[in-house]
Amino acid sequence: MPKPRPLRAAAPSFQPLYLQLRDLLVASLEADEWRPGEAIPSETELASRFGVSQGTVRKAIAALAADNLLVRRQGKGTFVATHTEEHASMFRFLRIRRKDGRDEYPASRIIDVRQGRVPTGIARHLGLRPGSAAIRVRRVLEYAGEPAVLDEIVLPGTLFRGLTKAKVDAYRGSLYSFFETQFGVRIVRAREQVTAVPADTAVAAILRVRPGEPLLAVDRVTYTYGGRPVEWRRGLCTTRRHFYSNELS
Amino acid sequence: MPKPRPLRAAAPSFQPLYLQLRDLLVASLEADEWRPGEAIPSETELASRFGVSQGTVRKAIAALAADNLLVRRQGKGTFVATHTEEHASMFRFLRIRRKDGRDEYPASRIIDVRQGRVPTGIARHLGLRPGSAAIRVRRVLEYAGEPAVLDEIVLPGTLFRGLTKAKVDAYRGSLYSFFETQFGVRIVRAREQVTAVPADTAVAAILRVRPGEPLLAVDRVTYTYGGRPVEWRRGLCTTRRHFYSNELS
DNA sequence: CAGTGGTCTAGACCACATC
DNA sequence: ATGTGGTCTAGACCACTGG
Repeated sequence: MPKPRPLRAAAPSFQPLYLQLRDLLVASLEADEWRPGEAIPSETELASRFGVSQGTVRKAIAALAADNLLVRRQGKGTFVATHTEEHASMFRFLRIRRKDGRDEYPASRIIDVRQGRVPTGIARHLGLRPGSAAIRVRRVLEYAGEPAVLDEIVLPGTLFRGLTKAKVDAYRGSLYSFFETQFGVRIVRAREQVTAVPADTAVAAILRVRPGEPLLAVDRVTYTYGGRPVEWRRGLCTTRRHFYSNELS
Repeated sequence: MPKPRPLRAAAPSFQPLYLQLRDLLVASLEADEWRPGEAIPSETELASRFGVSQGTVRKAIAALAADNLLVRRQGKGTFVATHTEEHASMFRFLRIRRKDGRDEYPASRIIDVRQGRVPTGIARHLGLRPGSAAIRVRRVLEYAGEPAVLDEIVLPGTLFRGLTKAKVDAYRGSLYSFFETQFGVRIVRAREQVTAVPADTAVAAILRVRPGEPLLAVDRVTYTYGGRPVEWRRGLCTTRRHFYSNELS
């Protein structure tokens, strides 16, 4: 005898049960019901809680795991994805690789952090009103002491209130780990647009290249749950010893 | 009562049934049992043929559909992926987009096709012996009549015997569609490495930019079933009106 | 209408992790 | 030994497609 299906009944649309459940789980993640790194309830627990079968829970979780929102570990449980212990997928949001193949994680050196207003043009990408408060971070990524990338990062002031150079400098770990633990902002997705530009004199000095030398300009908009943009950045990257890598399928 | 499981019995390793089945299906694809664009047998047919349940067939097919080897269409069947009718996913292997957002498909103009020996350095990427026969194709991609990308393409002579400029020129459709229909070479995956380089005078003339202007250099190795490389190419791309786009998650 | 893939269920068993 | 996710099965029903 089939069980009653409260999820289906509550939603007039024709969305499959497991997708409705997925959206409910995302809502729970947004509501901080389970924190990054923690285990969510077991499949059987969720099945009984939502009144669906374990197979339906499994499909919902599989969809979220495919989007890197959850991580499944056999025998242990299903965990909320986190940027703080990502030594496995360290290069999920870093597509810059060394040509010689020696891929240690780069060091990040903060140049400055400034409060101000969001630049016009960037406001649109972040869904902000022109003139809104914003924080601008500039930093350099260094591989084995050699500067490779100059990042300029623009953040909405409302989400990152209280971000200072001292705090970033004090933090050990990636920038997105910093966002997650210190501001509760969880990065889940990004879109990048890459162009080639000449180095101006200021950038050339920082990256130790000749002025005019071609650089990759990697423009990125980063999103949290629900496709809400939370970061804009431009990375200027020398490709003397590095390249931007991508897999197509 | 559980059925006998011949697949499991035949394989001493501890690979799940659906992965074994997936590999068998890939073998059938390689053996040309089903051609690109054709439908493969229905789930129930495959289930009875291999002595597994429909659910197991479903998981195997889902894995292949996730890798873009098969395409599922509800109510119609499961089809072998093809490059010849890909107006839906036209940009699967083309990451160059127009900055103004008007994304028609570019025209391809062949410059020349030459028989010769594989350049050292590229031989390694293609898994070829140094000095092997190779075919070199140069072409320009034009958006609305304006040249944007200069491609240099190196192909193993053994796989593409008989490829001439006349044949490419006569073909209507994408290059990978040409490979698929004329040579039975099916592209399924690629790896790209992007750097920034200055335009030399010859390239600058073709792309109508100033010599020394920064270009994207997109180096690509393309693979068929089983991870066998079948194409090397370098695309030089002006980013005045275009960019290289990528999604991270 | 029949045939296809898509969803959902229920239950069994397996492999892994931990105690 | 227990609990977790992973696999596999069998069957029912739904949604889409096309004759």
